[in-house]
Amino acid sequence: MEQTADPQTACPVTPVVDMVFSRWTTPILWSLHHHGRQRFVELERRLTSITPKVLTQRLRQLERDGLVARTYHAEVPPRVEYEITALGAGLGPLFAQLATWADANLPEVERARESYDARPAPARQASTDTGRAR
Amino acid sequence: MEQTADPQTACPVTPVVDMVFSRWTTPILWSLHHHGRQRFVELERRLTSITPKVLTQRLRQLERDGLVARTYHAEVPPRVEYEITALGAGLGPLFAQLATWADANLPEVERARESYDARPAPARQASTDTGRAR
DNA sequence: CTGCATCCCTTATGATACTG
DNA sequence: CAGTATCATAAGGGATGCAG
Repeated sequence: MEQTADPQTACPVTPVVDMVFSRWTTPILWSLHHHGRQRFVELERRLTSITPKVLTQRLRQLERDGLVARTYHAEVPPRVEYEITALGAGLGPLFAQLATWADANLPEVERARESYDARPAPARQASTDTGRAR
Repeated sequence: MEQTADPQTACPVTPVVDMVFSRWTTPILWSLHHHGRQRFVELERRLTSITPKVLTQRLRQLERDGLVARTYHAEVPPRVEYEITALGAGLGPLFAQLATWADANLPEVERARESYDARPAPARQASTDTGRAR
């Protein structure tokens, strides 16, 4: 949530991006997708460094969006389990493609960064169109 | 950018997500992808509501990551053009799949939200596993 | 036109401590 | 165990104004 106005108008995929790729949501979905139904603590441990507060927030959001299902067991020590819904599982192929792209192209991204950082910054000006890309 | 520590460890796609799906980057890439090479002002106009400062920041980041190429023409009124690189263009299929998912599932997400918001919130507890999803 | 420098403020996020 | 409440902090983003 939280788009001031309309990055959306220029780009039809913004709503999905905001929902699926906001901070922590990807690791959470990934974890639930690959390790199946898990309790709160399990998630907390797997996503080392997340605080319970934030984890709760994100899980609530995902539950509201229908990507994650929450099951509350009113036992002595309370037990709550989270799992991916069918809707959420439909994102699987997308994640897979994302991973594929990463494997194939992250190295080049890394090189681009080094190359960029190497330039003193003044050199970045005045690049007469040397016809690159496309 | 900016992951304090390691949402990454739990999820291999986090680096890509941070790079491609941080705020405004999706609309920018989308615009460059669909309308081709554009000048700074054109982008600014298309992404109504973005400020030049932020647009510059994002473009720099994308340039550094090698997804966007910048061409500076040292003319009387300066002219700068941005375009997608081959690397950036490789994200096309991914965006397409994202759009497809959106078309197919956003309505259901919307329904999930309404349904969730309808519940008084106390009712959200004690849901004996009514075997949902998966 | 392009875009950097400043200042300011909202918001998100993290650390900590405490209940059912 | 599974959260919630409170507080503190920092980052992101917007609004100028000015320079190449």
